[in-house]
Amino acid sequence: MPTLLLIVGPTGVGKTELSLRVAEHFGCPILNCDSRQIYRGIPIGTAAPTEDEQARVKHYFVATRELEEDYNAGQYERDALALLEELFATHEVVVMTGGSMLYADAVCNGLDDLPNVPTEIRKQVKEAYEHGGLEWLQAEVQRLDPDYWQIVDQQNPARLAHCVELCLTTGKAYSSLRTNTRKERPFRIIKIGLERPRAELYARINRRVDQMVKEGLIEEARSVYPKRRLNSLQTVGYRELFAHFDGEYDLNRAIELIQQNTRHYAKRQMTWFRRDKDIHWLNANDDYEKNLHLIDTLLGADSVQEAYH
RNA sequence: GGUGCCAUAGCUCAGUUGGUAGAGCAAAGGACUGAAAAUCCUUGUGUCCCUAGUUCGAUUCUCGGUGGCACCA
Repeated sequence: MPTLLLIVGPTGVGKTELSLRVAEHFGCPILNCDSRQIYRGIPIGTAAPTEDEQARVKHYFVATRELEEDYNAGQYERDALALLEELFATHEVVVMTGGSMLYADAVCNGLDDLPNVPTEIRKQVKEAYEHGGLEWLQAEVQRLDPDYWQIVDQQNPARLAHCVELCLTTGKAYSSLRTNTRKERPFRIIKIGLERPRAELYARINRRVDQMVKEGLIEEARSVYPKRRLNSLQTVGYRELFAHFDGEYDLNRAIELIQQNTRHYAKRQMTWFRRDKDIHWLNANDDYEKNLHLIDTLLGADSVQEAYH
């Protein structure tokens, strides 16, 4: 059975280099699983794989979408599954790596089949929320989907709005569309997590942000500033600079906020990963030889090699 | 050197008419089914600068000290 080797870990932990080595080791491509690196035009702030890195290993889902496109986890699930089917025709192992937890889970476990919300309905809900506030969303969810109201984060506008959108789109209660089942995949999934001590991770994040600024993050942000309202740019590193361009605070403050918000993001990622008991954790400070060997053992790489001969 | 003001949570500060204290931020923990680098929830004990005094009781009042700031020399 073909194997999807998923490499996860908080932002800045060192996933990129490990993934490259693993992919080189298995002679396989890398599927990017990062909801922002998938967009064209923001490589610096999203720490996307560089040209050199992409020359070492073939990458998919890097800079393939325009900022204007409304991409999401459901589409990613479909796109990634279709691509994996193709790739598994010629590869026994494929590496997937990135920090977007929901995207990875969509591929591993599957999301429920939900229709895309028409732009018109999205706009309608957004405007009603802007006028009526959270109270309006809360009242709508109680009216349209009382079951969901019982389990939802009642203070969370994003969740409430999503429910309302789907109720209006389908004419059914959103909760009735949720099956809570895990989809079977026609491939084996091995999950690797990379970890390192918190203080060390935070120091790396702070340093990486400084490095991004040196590499031209500010110019990059300025170039996409006119599109600042797009969902694709609701992203750490850009929002803070947009606010700085608007005169809300000085550049140093913006950089501090980028570092802080990146740390918050890493923390949220760790909370998510901690709950996934399928992840095999590796220490980012161990040398690559050791970690590659551990991965070989997990995959039963001997049998993989035999399959080729 | 003199005078005044200040000293409380990691930071910025509030407060206690004397009964040992609380906000914002930071930080930590958590949730997560098509915006997910998004969105949301929970968590605040600290020699209230130090010494002595007054008091049943002082972080609060008084004397002295130390440190910081301002003004005057």
